[in-house]
Amino acid sequence: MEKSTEQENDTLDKCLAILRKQGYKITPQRRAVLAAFGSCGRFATVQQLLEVVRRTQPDVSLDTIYRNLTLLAELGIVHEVHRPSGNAFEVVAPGHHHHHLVCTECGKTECINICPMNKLYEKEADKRGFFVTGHVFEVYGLCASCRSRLLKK
Amino acid sequence: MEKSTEQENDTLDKCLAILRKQGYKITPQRRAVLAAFGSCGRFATVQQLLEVVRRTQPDVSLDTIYRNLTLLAELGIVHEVHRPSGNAFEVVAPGHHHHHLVCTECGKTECINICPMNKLYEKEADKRGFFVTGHVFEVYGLCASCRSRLLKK
DNA sequence: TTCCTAAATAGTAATTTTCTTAATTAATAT
DNA sequence: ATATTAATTAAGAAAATTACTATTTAGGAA
Repeated sequence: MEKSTEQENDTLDKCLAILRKQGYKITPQRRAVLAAFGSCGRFATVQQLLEVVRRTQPDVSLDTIYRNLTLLAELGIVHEVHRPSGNAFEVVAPGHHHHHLVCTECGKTECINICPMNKLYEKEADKRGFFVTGHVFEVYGLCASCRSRLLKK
Repeated sequence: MEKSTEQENDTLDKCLAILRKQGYKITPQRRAVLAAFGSCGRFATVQQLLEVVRRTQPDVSLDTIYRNLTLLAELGIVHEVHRPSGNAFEVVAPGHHHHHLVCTECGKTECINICPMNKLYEKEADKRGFFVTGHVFEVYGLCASCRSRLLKK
């Protein structure tokens, strides 16, 4: 049985608070999905989350995982990362918004702490009457080791 | 029967040239996928492309559409747009790289002619030994009409 | 506490996307 | 032209994702 760190419980509480504030219900399934991230490393796939959640709640449906991930992503609580081996999700602590460099060969994922969604783009959106609610920015390429393995020939 | 404009043929030829230069084969199916964009408006879905391609080549498999779209996207010939009603693809003429504002309500899609993939990000990638090959940037929100319909309450 | 209601869920079905394999075919050299 | 080879393909199976419907339940009100 995994032990949950204080840090993890803290993150969980903050996420639940966001849900509550926005009027969403705190169901055992929803709580379990959030808690499951603690047992999946930084990035969790849908299948990993399903497996972990079912340890405590065997009847949870796959749809519930997807539905909750979609909601959590809309609220900015989790981020989706598109990797060659399939998609994964990570919990984003409030105020730590960031983006990713993804290696298309091995799937290695690193954070970039600069965000393109600055005034320039918001102004561009405003000009057209768009009300911005979110954005996706991901950079693809070869990580250092795949680069030297594949390109030095 | 759709007539193809000179402009379309020109675009098609340029796309084929890119494929040839990179050593990819010009199969009838591949040519048909590219040509099909001419009959699908600016944005084409996988199903629309399949339907158009099958008018001339009834045995083309769905997998072929997907496989070629993946390749064309890797080469920067087409761009994928993630919309609430499903994904769509558009042909990007060389030198006209751009990004999109997507309305999450109605799916309306507009171009933004500024790209975040500037020196700043390349430098960030370089620092970590990453070799950048591509990127995704999409902005989501509500278009002018959905905005006034939904938010003015 | 009990009741009410909209939200959320399980279970299932449908759809979309990816993978596997054997056969076909375009491009190149002969 | 013909043969060779590696890329591409069709077909079917598998995996991932989304949609549908009847039922359950969290959270607020009485």
